[in-house]
Order: sequence, then structure tokens, then C-alpha cells
Amino acid sequence: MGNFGKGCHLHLIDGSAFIFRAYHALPPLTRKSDGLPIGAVSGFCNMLQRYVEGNTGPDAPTHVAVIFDKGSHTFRNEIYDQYKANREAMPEDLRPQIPLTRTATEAFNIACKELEGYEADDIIATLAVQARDAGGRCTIISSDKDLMQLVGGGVEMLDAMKNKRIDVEGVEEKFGVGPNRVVDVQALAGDSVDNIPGAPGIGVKTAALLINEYGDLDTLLERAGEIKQPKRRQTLIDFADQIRLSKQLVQLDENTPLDFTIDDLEVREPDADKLLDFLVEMEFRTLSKRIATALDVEPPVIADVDPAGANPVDAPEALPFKPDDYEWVRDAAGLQVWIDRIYERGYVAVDTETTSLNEMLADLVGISLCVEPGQACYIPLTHKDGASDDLFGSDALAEGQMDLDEALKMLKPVLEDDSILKIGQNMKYDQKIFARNGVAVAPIDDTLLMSYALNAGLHNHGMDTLSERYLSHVPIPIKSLIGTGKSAITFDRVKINDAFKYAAEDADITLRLWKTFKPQLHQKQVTTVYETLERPLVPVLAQMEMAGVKVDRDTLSRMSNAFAQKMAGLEAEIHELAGQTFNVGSPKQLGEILFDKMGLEGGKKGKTGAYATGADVLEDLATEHELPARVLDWRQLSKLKSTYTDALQDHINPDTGRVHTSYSIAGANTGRLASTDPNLQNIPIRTEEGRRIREAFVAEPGNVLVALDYSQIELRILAHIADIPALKQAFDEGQDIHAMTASQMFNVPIEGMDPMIRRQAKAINFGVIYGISGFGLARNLRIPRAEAQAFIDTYFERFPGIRGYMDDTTKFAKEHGYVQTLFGRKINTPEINAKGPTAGFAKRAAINAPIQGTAADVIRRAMIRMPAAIEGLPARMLLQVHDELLFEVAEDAVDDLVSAAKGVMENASDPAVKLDVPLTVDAGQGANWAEAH
DNA sequence: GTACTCACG
DNA sequence: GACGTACGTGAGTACG
Repeated sequence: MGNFGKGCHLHLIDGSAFIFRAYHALPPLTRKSDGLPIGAVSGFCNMLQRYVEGNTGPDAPTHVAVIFDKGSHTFRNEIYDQYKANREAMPEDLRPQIPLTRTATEAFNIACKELEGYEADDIIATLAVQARDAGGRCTIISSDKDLMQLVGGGVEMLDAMKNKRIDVEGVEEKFGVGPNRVVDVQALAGDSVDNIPGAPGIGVKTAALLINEYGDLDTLLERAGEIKQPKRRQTLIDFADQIRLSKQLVQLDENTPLDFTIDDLEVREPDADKLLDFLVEMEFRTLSKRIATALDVEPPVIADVDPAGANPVDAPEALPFKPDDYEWVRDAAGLQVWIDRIYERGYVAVDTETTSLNEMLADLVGISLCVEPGQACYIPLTHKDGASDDLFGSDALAEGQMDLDEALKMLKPVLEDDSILKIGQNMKYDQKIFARNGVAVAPIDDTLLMSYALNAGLHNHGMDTLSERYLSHVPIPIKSLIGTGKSAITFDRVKINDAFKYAAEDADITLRLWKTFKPQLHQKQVTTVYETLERPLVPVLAQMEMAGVKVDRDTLSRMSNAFAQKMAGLEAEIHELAGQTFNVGSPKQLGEILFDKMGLEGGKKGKTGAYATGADVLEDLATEHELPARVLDWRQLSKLKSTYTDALQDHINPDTGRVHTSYSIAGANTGRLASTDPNLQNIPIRTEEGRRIREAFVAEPGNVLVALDYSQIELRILAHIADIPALKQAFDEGQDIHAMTASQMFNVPIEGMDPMIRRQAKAINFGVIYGISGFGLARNLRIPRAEAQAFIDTYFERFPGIRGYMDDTTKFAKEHGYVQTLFGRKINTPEINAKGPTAGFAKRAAINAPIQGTAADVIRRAMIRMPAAIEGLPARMLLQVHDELLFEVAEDAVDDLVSAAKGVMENASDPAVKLDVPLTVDAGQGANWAEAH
């Protein structure tokens, strides 16, 4: 056939619309052999096939193309930064399917077109206009109303789902105006889906009325003063600019710079081999059979995967690891090849190599990428030249490396591209490294967090553990490259020829783990946990950690000196009392002094044969003797000095003057965070002397610290989960929960209650959360065991739901091997069916986990929502201490911050879980952390 | 590297 | 009936 013209018929398929329809119409199917999400691709292919089958008769197209969007940034974002800003992020399991839909289109031998920086709609507009001008027909297969402006003069739309053609009349029906005025109506009415503002209070009906009265938008805006309705008149005058902007946004670009012509889109016969190969690769059994029949060829055989082999754990394992096959990327050309492959794939595993485990001090040394198991590369950037055994080394850069800035400049668009998923193992680390190099990595997946959502309680989630367990592969040990202990070198001193294998392997392992875990999230029903409680927390924590908290060195230093003096005095006294000098800090030596030399009673040896000298033991002895009392004082000071006033000073970052902790998201089995290097979740507060350390945690000038903490969150959650009416009522009424418990248990009025009674009730309340036992309570309260047991019995009598909760939870754990939080987090309890004392531990942990874990989930949700809630305020979130969040905020914005943050925290369980008890948050503020409490 | 001790929720 | 027990963490020190 010759050039496109009269008698020709062009079909333009809106590819993105097909994909989203396919995705939402189908359940989350996965490829059986490896779990790759495939539902949308399957639906897409079915739709294409149905489309092709329907193309018979006189109306059949002579030319056809599927048009896709490309790039998230278009000229519309340039003129209006909020364009499509309210769009939800693409679902994670859809992302990897996008490139596959391109491949599918090509497999059907249908032209597949896209243009960087343009929406599919603009390409469709350009082609439709060209077809019309050439005198041919054009059918746009889409139901997107934005395309209706193109209808007319031989251009029509077809809603493939409803099989309904939309012509000029159809457009008039929808918009009340002809196609040539559709943009005018859209400009006025706006569009919440694309976030087009339009004119407030004016919808399609009113807009059409106005346009029909005045002829077109420009005339309308010119003569807006003539409108009779005062409100409408004012709106059009006030918002004229916004309306003109809206028109620019909805107006399709009919002159996109295409690198092809309509003639290139001529209908082609499908290539049976190519198409069936693709369908077999996707493992589409039904469809490949149907298409084979239609093409009159032999249906291909798709091997049925053995159910055991369907375990995705086994699939990636099959391919051996070959470190020698990894690639050392030396220059821009080499890197470009990898970037192209990433765009083809839609995802990439990324890993960074640096000079330190501390992200705030680490310098970037190299980057690894992996797009397919076994195919990984390492881009060395700042490896040094010097021999590693040379004491001084050389600071000259080694050969065969890209310039750091050049590599980052090339990778930044990829790492920040909304449509490219970046996969990492502990992405918070890499995200911080990249952030410090000006790259905001997103979106991300994290294999460490996937493992945590799937396997909490079974094992830790480090790469070595995961690789050995799920890939049966022992990774190259880092020690083999950098050595151990004091003689260890930094990674930039490792020879690139050794480094690239190790580094690339990490990316390879990460990608294989991702392929293993991704489908399991659905299978084990923890996708929601991963998506709502794990993944979104990564950037929030990264920000908090990078913000750090200001710590005043002088305050700490003065305290250290004071503690040292006191300790010296105590030490002299202790030696005096002992009649000899010894190391007070050695429990072994102390035990021997106390129990052997002095002959005190109650010496108990532990499994290593040493006497126990814990605080509880010394406290008992202290009632009769001076020495243990002094040791207790000495120990307290020693702890404060070594762990806090000395150590914290070493953690002050020289660049920021602040202390930057690191939170491990997957450290605690229950969902709690853990803080390390330094641990800022155990800064003293219970004793006056210790509490003063918090005075060193300060706000910048003009700012204050604000502490917001949940009041009794675990007890409230217990009241809800175990469904205890009396407790729920007490929380509803804002009562003193421990006094209420005491009152119920001992039949005493709350007014004028003996503090001792309340203290006992408090201990029981906490004991319940920990999986109470008579022994434990007795020890805690220092009362006879029988008495403690009597308390517990009374407690269960008054609150029978507690016993029910404990029994049900234990039973559930024994049956399923895990327990769950209210938000669906699973905590595995592998030892629940063990025998002996282990069983007791496991049982109490199982009872505690849903309560502690639900509280952890609640504050996670609050933290995830916090950045949006305090956006625009001169405030930042600094620390989390399990039930408390610490903020630094400008003095004049304290009230705004408190009301915003408190709101988020108190409503954090909504809408996923409706708690029967209110969550309340107490607020405090001050120049330092001690005052903020 | 392990045990002990103690700081926090 | 005996056994051994509060839940979850991280860090510093002694010691083999």
C-alpha cells in the first residue's frame, strides 16, 4: 500500500489505558516459575488479542500503533508544577510489568511508539491530525475524555471495553459542546484526576452553558463582566489566569516531534514464532493455545512447573554465581549500556561501596548494578592507587575509573526516575549515601525489609544470612578484602580487580533475593505490612538520621569530670572497706571479695562459676553492708560516664555538630526500631543524676525541643485486643489506670489509695504485658511467691478477658507458628512448641509480641505520615523512643507543631484499625530534652 | 567472641 | 511434681 491517505484507516491504541485496565481487572497473577508479577501483562495481551480478532470487515485498520507515555516529566509540569501531582504512585507489582507490555506489543508485531517527555495523548493528537489532514480515517481506542477534543473530520474514538464508538454527537453529549470547544469546557471545569484547577465552583454543565453563550473561552473571559450571576462573574474575573493555565494543560500538543510517519504504522501480519515465544516465556497457557489456533500453527507446550519447583526459593538458585563474569565499568560508554538495560527492564538492584559503615562519614567509593541474575557490574569511582600494604598509600586515583561527578550525573535521572524501581539490601544506607551526593533515590524496594515482613523471628535479615538461606550461596566475605580489626583498610584501598567481584556480587544477590521474596509477600499476605509499615519508613528515618540532634559537648564534658571525681572518692572508700585494692569494675573480683573474703550470705554462682553481682543482689546486701551500697553508687556513675557522657562526645559529627544515630528497622522482632551508634533510645531518665544527661540534648538557638509521647499505649492496646470492658472504660474516662486496677483487685476506693497498693497493681499491669508469672512478679515486687501468685489469681478473676487473650494467643502461636499485630504484622514463634524452659520464654514472647508490636506499628504509621503533616512548619522530627517522638521546632511554631503532630499520633491507627480505646499523647517542650519531658 | 551488667520503653 | 521464668533492645567492660 502506498502513502497514507483517502481510504486508509489508522487505529491508535492508548497503551497506558490498556495497562491500567488490565491491571485493575485482574487479580495479582504471578509467573509460576519465578513469581514475576504478570497480571497486567496477561490482561494486556488478552485485550490486544481480542482487538486483533475484531479487526475484520470493511472497518479494519490499514495502519495501527500502540502509544505509550514516557517519562514522568512533560512540558505540562514546566508550566504547572502541580500537574498530576495528586496521582498515586504506581503500584509496586505493576512497575516491572510496564516494559513487558512494550515487548508484548512488539511480539504482536504492532508498532509501539513513545516519545521521551511526551504523554501518549500528545502523540495520539499529532497522528490523528496528520491522518485527518491526509484525508484518511482515524479511530482512537481509548475512553480518556481528554482525547475527545480530537474527534471530528474522520477522527472517532472507540471505548474498547464498552465497544462503543464516540463521534461528534457522543462528545456533545458528554461535554455539551462540540469537540473544538472541549478544551474550553475542560479549562473551566478543571479535572481532579489530573489535578487541573479550572475555575472553582464551575463544573462541566455550567462551563458548557457559558461557552455556548459566549462562543469560546477567550471571548468569555474578555466579557466576563457581563455575566449576570454575581458569584460566577467574580470567579471568572478572579481566576482568569488559572483558567488560561488550565486550558494550556488540557490542550493536546498536535505537533510533537515524531521520528516516524504514519506510513511506518502499516498493519503487519503477526510473526507466529516471535509471538508464541513471548507467550511461552510469560507462561500464558490459555492465550498461547488460543492464538496458535487462530494462526493455524501447533500450540506450544509450556512445561508444567513441578509444585516443589514452583517454590521461588529454588528458582534463582539454579543459576550459579560467577564472580569473574561480572563487569568492571570503566567509562561513560560502558555505563550507558547499563543505563539502557535498566530502562529496558524497569528495575535495577543497586549497592554502594563506601569508606565507612557510618553513612554520615562515609565517602562513596563505587556503585554496583544488577538487572538480571548473574549479570551485574561495578562502577569503581574513587579507589586509590597505592598498594594496600603501604602504610601511607597513595592518594592518587587508580586507573580505570569514571569521574565521580560524571557517573552520578548519568545515574541521577535513573535513580530518581519514578518508573524505575531501585532494589537494595538495606536501602536506607544507600539512600543516605546518595542523598549526601545530591541524588534522591526513589522509588525503592528493600530485600532486608521484605525478609523482615516475611521472616521476623526466624533469623536475622543481613545479606549473608539471606544469601545462605535462600540462595544457598555464601557471599565473598568482606574481610577477605579489607581484613579485620585494627589492620582493616577502607574499601577505597581495595584493588579494583578484587573489589568489582565482591561489589557486583552484592547487587546480584540482592536482585535474586528480591525475585525470591517479592512473590512471597503476596503468598504470605504481608504485602500490606511491607507497603505501609516498612517501605515508606525508609525515607522518613533517613531524614531523621541525617538531621541528627544537637548535643552540647561542654555539658557532657563537665559531667564526665564530676563523675570521675566522685568515682575516685567511692573507689577509695570501697578499697578501704574491702581492706585491699581490686578492680571494682570486675564482677568476678567483686564477687570474690563479697562472698569469699567477706563471707557474705546469698552468693550464687552462675553457669560460668562466677558469683552473680547484679544490682538486685547488691541491693539486698546493701541493707546490711556498706561496701555493696558504695559499689552500686560507683556502678551507676561508671555507667553514666562511660556509656553516656564520654561516649556521646565521640559521636558528635564534626561537620554538623550533632549526633546522628542509626535506626535499624528490622532489628527487633516485634516491629520496634532499634537505635545504634549511638543508641539514643536508652538515654537515662529514671534517676535524677542520669536524667541530667538529657540536659546536653539541646535545640539550636531560636528553637525548642518538643517531646510527644503516647500515654500507656501498650496497656490501651491490651485493653482493646483482650477486650476488657473495665480497662476500656477507665481509658475512656481518662482515669488513673493503675489506681483503677488496684481498686478493682483489692476493693479499695481510688480516693486516698495507699501508694504501695497502686505500685503493686502497676507491676501487675506491666507483668501482664510481659506474660506474667508468679515468680517474675514476686521478684519484681520483692514479695513471697505465693503472695504474688494470689495477686495474679485475683487479677484474672476480675479481668477474665486477660486470661482468655493469653490462652488464645498461645494456642494461635502453637497452631500457626506465628502471632500477629492488629495491623497484620507477623512475628514468627519457632520455639513455641519446644520443651523445657525454652517453651516458657517462647510463650511469654508470643503473648507480648502482638501488644508491643501493635504499639510499634502505631508509631510507625504516625512517623510515616508526619512529614506531610508538618510540611511548611519550621520543624523537624529528630528521634523516636518507642512511644515518643522528639522534634526540634522554631519557638514561634511550637503550638502549630504540637497540634499537627499530636493529631497524627492520636489518629495513627485510622483507618486501618478502629481501636476501642482512645490513644492520647502528652506534650512537653523546653530548651533541652530534660525540660521537654 | 562471650558473659555480665545496666541504660531505656 | 520439678524446672526456671517477667517482654523488647544496645553498649561498655572484663576476661579467656
